[in-house]
Amino acid sequence: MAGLTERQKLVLALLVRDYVDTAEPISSGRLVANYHLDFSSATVRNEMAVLEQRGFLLQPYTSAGRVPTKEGYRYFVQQLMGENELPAPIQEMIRHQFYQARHDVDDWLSLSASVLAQHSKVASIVTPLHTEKARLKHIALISTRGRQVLLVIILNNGEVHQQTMVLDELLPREQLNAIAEQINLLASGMDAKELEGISSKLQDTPLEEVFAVVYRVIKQAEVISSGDVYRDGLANMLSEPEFSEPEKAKQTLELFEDRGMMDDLLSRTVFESDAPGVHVIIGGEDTWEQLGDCSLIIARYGSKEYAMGAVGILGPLRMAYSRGVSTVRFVSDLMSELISESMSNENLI
Amino acid sequence: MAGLTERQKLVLALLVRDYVDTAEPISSGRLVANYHLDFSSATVRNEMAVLEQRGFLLQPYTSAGRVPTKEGYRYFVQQLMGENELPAPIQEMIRHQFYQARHDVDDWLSLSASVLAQHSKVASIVTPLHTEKARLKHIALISTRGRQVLLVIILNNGEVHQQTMVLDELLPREQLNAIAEQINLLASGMDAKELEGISSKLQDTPLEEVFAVVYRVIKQAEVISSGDVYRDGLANMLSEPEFSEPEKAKQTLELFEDRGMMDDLLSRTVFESDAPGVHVIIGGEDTWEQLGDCSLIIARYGSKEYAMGAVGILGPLRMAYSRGVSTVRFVSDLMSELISESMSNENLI
DNA sequence: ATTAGCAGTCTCGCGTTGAGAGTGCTAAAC
DNA sequence: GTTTAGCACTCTCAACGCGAGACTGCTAAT
Repeated sequence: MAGLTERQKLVLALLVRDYVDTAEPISSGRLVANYHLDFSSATVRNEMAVLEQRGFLLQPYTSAGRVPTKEGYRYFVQQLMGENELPAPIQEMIRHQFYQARHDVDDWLSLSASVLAQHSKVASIVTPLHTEKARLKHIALISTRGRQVLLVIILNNGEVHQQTMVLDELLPREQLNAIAEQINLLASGMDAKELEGISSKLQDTPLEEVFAVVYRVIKQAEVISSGDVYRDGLANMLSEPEFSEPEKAKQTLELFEDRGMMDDLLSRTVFESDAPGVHVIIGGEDTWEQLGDCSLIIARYGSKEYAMGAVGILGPLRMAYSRGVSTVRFVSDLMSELISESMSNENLI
Repeated sequence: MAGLTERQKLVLALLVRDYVDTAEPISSGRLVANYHLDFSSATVRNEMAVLEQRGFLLQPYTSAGRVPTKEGYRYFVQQLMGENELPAPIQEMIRHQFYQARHDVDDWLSLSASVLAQHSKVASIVTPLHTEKARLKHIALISTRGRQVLLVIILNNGEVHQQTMVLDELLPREQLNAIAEQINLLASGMDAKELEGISSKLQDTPLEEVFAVVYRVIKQAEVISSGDVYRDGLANMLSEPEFSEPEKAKQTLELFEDRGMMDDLLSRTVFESDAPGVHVIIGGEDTWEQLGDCSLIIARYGSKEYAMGAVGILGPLRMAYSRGVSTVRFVSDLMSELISESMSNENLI
């Protein structure tokens, strides 16, 4: 299990690069011609044979060109792919787009999704901020009309959750304020576990109904709230040739629509890991059988003290990893920057 | 241009029914055998020839079975399709699901989307409530952390808009309250036009920044806010045989993702029309070229006094219209009912 | 007005075939 | 020992042809 020679690495890198572009099996002759290599196609064939035996390449059928395996992609991403930044003009453009949306935090998320989809040419996912240890700071109850009220829940990290709810009975505004005030006094500073502890005391009081919702929201804040996950670029992805068979396309679409699955994936990968960088998951390795023949490039944003979310892109195995990683890294860093700025007390912009 | 005979109607109705099930061109013999008709296949062939000449049917190629045209579907929907209600047990089931979510208005929307997708087997779209004449009732500014504040805008119809915003400079809580109070005094009861009128007076005052956002939100409330449109059942739709060619699938997906298009479609169809019932748009008739080979079944919910939204399903031309219409009607009625209940002052539920 | 019968037409699936692309191997060259 | 030219071999893919099958349209009889 010695490492690969320099020439083998070169062949693998070029092959991956070419295959990502063309989606067709790459032949030895093609590689020599395209990149003006100073050794012959026969030599390339020999190297390919080695790479195939190592499990980095395979032939779709006897005597066809080679295609990278999952292992091949992984080696490429970990060892061969350079870390190049997004070109400066594009960085500027994206920054400008975020500047336009500087007053509206919710827009940051959809903008991120749109930027990722546009620049990576595959599908994107962006989750909202969430905290591991959510503590209640403050709630407000605002009467809107009839029995409908708006419950605003602010967490100690500055995260805001809003929830329209319908009360069982109509209450006057003063009573709403009183309920909010009581809950604030009683429960401020508590996390989900502590809230559960006092919930029994509130049985059959007027607070019960509102409190139940507060508890549920705080509890949900500990996992990614899947309702507000932003997605974009689905159509991008389906135009890739790997999804020409409708079965594949359907499968991938279901993966994309399945909230539980995505939640699990994101939280496990991004939040349980201590590595803060960009994660690249190529196909269903080990635990991620469900990903099938898709790859996910993902990173978290925010900071550990306040709250974190995740941004990522989902595409076929044959995707432009280098570009994808640069894009995800840039967007996640930008989001982190914007958020920490808006949380701070200084007057930047 | 005389009407169709009873027998011609029967043939058309049965053919549409069979074709929706099988997705294959229907032959005269098949129709006679399946439905035990008391006339022969030759007679059916003659009737088919008439229907084809009228533009209701066509043959994919010479000497194949017949397939309904768009006109054929339209005639079927308008003249032949019976109006049957959703089966009572299913109605009960859906009501129960909504009952579970009775405290959370936002859940109604996603639940509607999910119910529609599940029962119609195609893709669904649900827009949030919106008003044509939005008037400001009341705003609240809640500090969350750093320069981030939550701006809550309540319209006179009870509609609530929330917007997280980032202020240019950090303001203490008292000052936020003061700003909110001043805006409430100044602008309460105004619509977008009137707000625009006073915006010049606020230039270079501390109110300017917040006021700009209030104005924008009210203005946006007059069109469907596309950000919060719920969708579901995409994967359903792509498993239909009409989307086996990737081009078609991509086209439809783009239609589905394109917010501007959908907004336009929904608002024009549902809100400009005075007919409150269920609308069926079959393929790109006249103005709706973009729909291509898809059909849309759509209805509004809510009430004209307060606010309205739209629920609908999007599928291939070959869809189960009868079932679709029943489902959309039931869901839209149920939503209207729930909303008017929650807006009223009585204590139902 | 309806229907049986039949010739005509078009699709679809299947097997064949030939061109083309690319490999693996061997033997020669460096 | 490494590299390379040359070549036989393998496999896919598109094109073609062909026959079976499915329906129709028409005509003539009922």
